[in-house]
Amino acid sequence: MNTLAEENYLKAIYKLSSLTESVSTNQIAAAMETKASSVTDMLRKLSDKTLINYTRYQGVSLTEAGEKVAINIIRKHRLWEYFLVEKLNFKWDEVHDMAEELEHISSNELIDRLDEFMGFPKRDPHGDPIPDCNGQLKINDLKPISALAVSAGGIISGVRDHSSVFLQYLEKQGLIIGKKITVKEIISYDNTVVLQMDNKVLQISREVANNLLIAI
Amino acid sequence: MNTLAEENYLKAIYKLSSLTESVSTNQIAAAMETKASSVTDMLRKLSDKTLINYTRYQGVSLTEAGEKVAINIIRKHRLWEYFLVEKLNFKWDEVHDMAEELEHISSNELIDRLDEFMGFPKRDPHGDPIPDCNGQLKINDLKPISALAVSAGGIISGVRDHSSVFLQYLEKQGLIIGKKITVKEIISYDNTVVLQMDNKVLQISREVANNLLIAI
DNA sequence: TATTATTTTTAGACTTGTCTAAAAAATTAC
DNA sequence: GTAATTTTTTAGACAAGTCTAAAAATAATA
Repeated sequence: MNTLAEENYLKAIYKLSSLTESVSTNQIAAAMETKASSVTDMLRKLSDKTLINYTRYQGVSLTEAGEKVAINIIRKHRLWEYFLVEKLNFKWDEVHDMAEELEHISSNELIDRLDEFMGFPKRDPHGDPIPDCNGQLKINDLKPISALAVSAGGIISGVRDHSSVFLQYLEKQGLIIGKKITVKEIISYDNTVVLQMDNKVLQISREVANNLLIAI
Repeated sequence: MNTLAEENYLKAIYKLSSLTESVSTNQIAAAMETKASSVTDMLRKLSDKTLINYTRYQGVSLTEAGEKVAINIIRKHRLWEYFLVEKLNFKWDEVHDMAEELEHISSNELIDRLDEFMGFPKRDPHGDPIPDCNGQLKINDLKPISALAVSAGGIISGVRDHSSVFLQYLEKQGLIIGKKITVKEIISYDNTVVLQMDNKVLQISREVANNLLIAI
């Protein structure tokens, strides 16, 4: 099996891979809040275990085996988040750190039973899709509010920023998953988005509009 | 906070302390399947953190702080075992290794919510008492079947041996928690105990009788 | 294209937790 | 009460994962 550190590197590489094909040492170091030299050491180790494709100075990508491990960790993370929110009544901004620990519990039998216990949920509390027990991951079909034109709208279905400050802000504004919104106006000066929601009108910054996702 | 290794040592010392007042280096080494020299190193570390009372060659005992940590780990272990059996339908001989990992999840808020979610259970699936959130642990009021005289009886309420071989054997014999048994005879040759249970008569060895606990 | 700047890797060191082998203390035996 | 045995500790080493500082490779620039 893989160590905790290895699992965290694989997860980070997986997430960065959705942005760029090949991931650089510095990107990984930044994502993991560590030094580039530490990353290099670990890359050699992961390469020896054939979990990544790596040649010096050329960046890395996950092998099929590495991706499988990464997706499994993400599956665990999201299922535990769902459990914490739906069964233990935590708020969506409180669960990240706990799930970060729980995702490393090794038993797959445990996570499959948990999945079943909760009725095979499709998305976690932040709207991220939950991979099934075969590693099948629903393709992301959400887009940011900032991509909408005036008079377009949709159902709030996810977030791109998972930080608790952001989630708490959304909660305070009532911008929670399931709410229907419509874009009334986009102020050209700074791209502030004016939204209609539940007979209320509210303004969100370009930044917020970029990180708040709706189903099309 | 404490490392995983530290937590496991504290737990081992706690368990050994129920047998003897002061715990020896070799006892700990045996319990943890490690070498005495490794234990000595860790004892100095735990002593520096004032989690144990330790003077060279004199054996160790937990300080109040150390006992608090140990009981908290045991609380977590037993609550997770209860969850795995009662909510995820695992069998009582399958849950130990998973609970061994889950007991190190740090959040106390999480474990308190889990406790509440399950209705504040008093005993884990093996009959061991679950400490409450203040570290209060019900005193053990169970005794082995081997301590009963002929014609005495009681309700099967716990086990002393948690190994899966033993638990599977009990399950196969129908000797599960909640069953009422009566001692019909004790064969003097080898102390085999003859039991009456549900209109059935069965024999168990002295060894088994020693590890199967009943409420008085 | 030669030079500068950036990125990545190497070299060497530190920490945690483990080990083996040897020394020191405590215990048991005669 | 000394000698033999057992237990415990020390000394020194190793693997994993991290770090700093310096070297090497790549990319950017003039």
